[in-house]
Amino acid sequence: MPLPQTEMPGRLQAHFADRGIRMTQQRRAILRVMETANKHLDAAQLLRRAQRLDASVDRSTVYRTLQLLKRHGLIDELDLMHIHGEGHYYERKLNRDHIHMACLRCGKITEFVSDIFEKLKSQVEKDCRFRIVVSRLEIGGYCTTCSK
Amino acid sequence: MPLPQTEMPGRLQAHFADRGIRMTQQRRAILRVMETANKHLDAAQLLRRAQRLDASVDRSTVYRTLQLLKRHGLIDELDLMHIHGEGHYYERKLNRDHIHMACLRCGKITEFVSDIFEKLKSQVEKDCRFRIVVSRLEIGGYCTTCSK
DNA sequence: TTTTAAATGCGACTCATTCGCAACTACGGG
DNA sequence: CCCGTAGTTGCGAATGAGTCGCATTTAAAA
Repeated sequence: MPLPQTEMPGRLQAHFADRGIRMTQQRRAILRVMETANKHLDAAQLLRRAQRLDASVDRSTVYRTLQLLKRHGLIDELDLMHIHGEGHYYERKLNRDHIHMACLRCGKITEFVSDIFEKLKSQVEKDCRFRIVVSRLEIGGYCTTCSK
Repeated sequence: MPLPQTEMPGRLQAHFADRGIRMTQQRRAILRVMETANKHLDAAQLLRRAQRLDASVDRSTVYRTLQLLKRHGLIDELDLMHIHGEGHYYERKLNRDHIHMACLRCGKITEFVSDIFEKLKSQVEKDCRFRIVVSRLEIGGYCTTCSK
């Protein structure tokens, strides 16, 4: 039985192999971090984690690899409403798009999958005759506990 | 008969007066630019236009005024999928939220108002018990002409 | 007016990201 | 299995957006 919502571990590396993209020590480290990350990482966090697997990984390589992953549609880039500065966050693209909610008070990030979101995207593709490649819905507000 | 979809011109200045926010030469220039802009402006463009009305306007004042406008919920901050660099774009918040579509080939920005989007936000507020303050849906892809 | 808290300009600073280039390396063909 | 080479890397410098501290100016309340 295959995993339902997520791709298999190691899948990013497999993608690279399939498309004939050269695999290096440094990329292996970076991809492994992306594959096993339990939360949204920014470039600096990704760098630190990748360096624990291969100390030679450099900041520019992280940025270059992120560009590569973006170009191939393998990751999503998020702002998380700029709650912690101007940088970006990254996560591997899974099967289902999801909405990101950021609590403006406690900073908690919540994800939410919705059929209505899917319907909305279909409507855009149809009514606007716009071919969607990537979409990002971010919401800022107050989570349940902080609303009180 | 009031204007249906947009706020009245001069409305940003009125908001400032209502809330007892101090009005200065420089803010007047910046607000006027925001009120009359025909497209999404980034901070640098806003600065240049404001300086045409009041040459003394400084970059920091533009950024400080943008922060003020954001804090008061009078403008929306957009990335437009980072089609032109890492900066942000701004537009005055009108009555209806709308989706921004950015063509990855020609760079055209299209706006789209959708009831389904409203329904989606209601769903998030209800199902996630999340109090929405600000939301941003940006879509990257190919517009009708560039799809061919 | 006078007073004063708020706002400004200026320049220096931070921070995320990009770039140029010489050195290194993955990997297909011999 | 090694070689050649195009692709990749590390390094350090550069860029660009946005922020900050501080002395000066100013809006507007008294």
